[in-house]
Amino acid sequence: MGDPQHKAERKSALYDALARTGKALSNGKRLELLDVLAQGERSVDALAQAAGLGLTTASAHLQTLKQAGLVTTRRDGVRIHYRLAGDDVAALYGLLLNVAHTHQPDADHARTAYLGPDDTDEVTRDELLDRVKAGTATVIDVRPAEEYTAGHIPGALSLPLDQLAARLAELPENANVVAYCRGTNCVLAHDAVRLLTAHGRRAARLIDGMLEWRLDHRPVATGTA
Amino acid sequence: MGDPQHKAERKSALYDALARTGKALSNGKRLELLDVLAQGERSVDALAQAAGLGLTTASAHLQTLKQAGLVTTRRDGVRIHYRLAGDDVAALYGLLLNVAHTHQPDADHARTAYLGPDDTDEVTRDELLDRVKAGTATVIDVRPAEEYTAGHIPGALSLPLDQLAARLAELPENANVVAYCRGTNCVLAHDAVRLLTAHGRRAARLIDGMLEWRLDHRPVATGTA
DNA sequence: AGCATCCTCCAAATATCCATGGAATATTGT
DNA sequence: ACAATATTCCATGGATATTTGGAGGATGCT
Repeated sequence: MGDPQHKAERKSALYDALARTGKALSNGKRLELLDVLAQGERSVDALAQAAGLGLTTASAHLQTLKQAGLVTTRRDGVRIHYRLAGDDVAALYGLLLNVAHTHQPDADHARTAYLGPDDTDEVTRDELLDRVKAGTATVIDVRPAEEYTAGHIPGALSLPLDQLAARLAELPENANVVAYCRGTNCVLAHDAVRLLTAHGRRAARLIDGMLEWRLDHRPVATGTA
Repeated sequence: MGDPQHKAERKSALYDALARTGKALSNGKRLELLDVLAQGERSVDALAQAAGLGLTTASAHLQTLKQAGLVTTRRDGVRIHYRLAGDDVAALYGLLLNVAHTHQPDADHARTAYLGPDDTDEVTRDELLDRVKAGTATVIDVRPAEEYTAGHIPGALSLPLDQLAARLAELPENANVVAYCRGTNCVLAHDAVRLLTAHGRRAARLIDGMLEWRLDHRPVATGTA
């Protein structure tokens, strides 16, 4: 059945190759990049900004992700767009987040420290769909417009957080607003709900966000409609 | 809405905490340990041997896994048993394997180099269950006996690979054997089928193995029955 | 062609990880 | 209390990662 020496080497080689995928997930900045990429494709420059990285640093991290097969690239003129290599990659990232929050108290503490106090109402995916169908809720997508275009909840209005204060008038005074953003670790919807309630509006937040919505196979619309 | 300085720091802290879970998956030896742990709990000593590691090295890796929350420990007298922290951890590991093999050609090559030529018949989980129900197959579990005890396919016979040659007589001459082992990267079933066919027996191999069987919510029996 | 833009590659400094062996700790049995 | 077993802790050297700045490539525009 073959030389045991070679067999042990090949076993190590196999698991080392598998570990390359794990290595891709072993750095906080790379996870931030994946978090953004889970919303849709982005240029290197945009990704560097989103993750607060130098351009060359971001490029290096993206190379790591690419070699692990988690992302692919597309050239568009002078710029290169990175995107997740498939839905399974988004699922892997989502499951990593779940496992980390379930089994690692530190991660959970770090999240609440980042997202702020748990003072906002939360709405499930089913409740959101029910309210939309009944016409009793106004759903707003507070992510950057680019991410809304790449994929959003049908019927949602694109109202990026940094424009929300200025565009308050677009929301009916008595509207029952439901805000959502990227996912479990996204602060935008929390801040949006706080801003709205501070202005006397009724607002709640979709549980999780677009990543989990998509992984749960809920309907997704694209474009600027 | 808070000091943007602090917010960036907290964001980094959050993703660094999440990355701890990724780091746990970033080393080939740790993945080997998880592979064994996915079959059931094991002592440090047994794990070190299974992964071909020094005792202190294995202990260090297990500490890393523990800090990431992927495994828990149970003390039994003088020895400490490690086990996966939950089914979601097994699912995460399984998904990592899937993603790696799907998107990383190297990993796939490394696997075929390790498992050997693709010369063995493969049986799906449904086919196995059908044949068992019809009584047309003899299912053998070629993992170490300890793993069989921790959980096996109902009706399977424990016949560890290293005893298979000596215990051939226990299998009816004309039996249609289906062998299985740990999972996608486990070589035991491949070797078992090759050994059996070399002895003129009819033998096939269950696709994947016990990990995927369990993740697919198929029935599992425990004990030495 | 010449220039600007976007990105990757390279090299060096710093930080982190890994394997190993010896010491320390915890439990069991005598 | 003492010895034996199983594991963790600690210190160390060597390997690998991360960040940064500058050079080099590719594309598009004029």
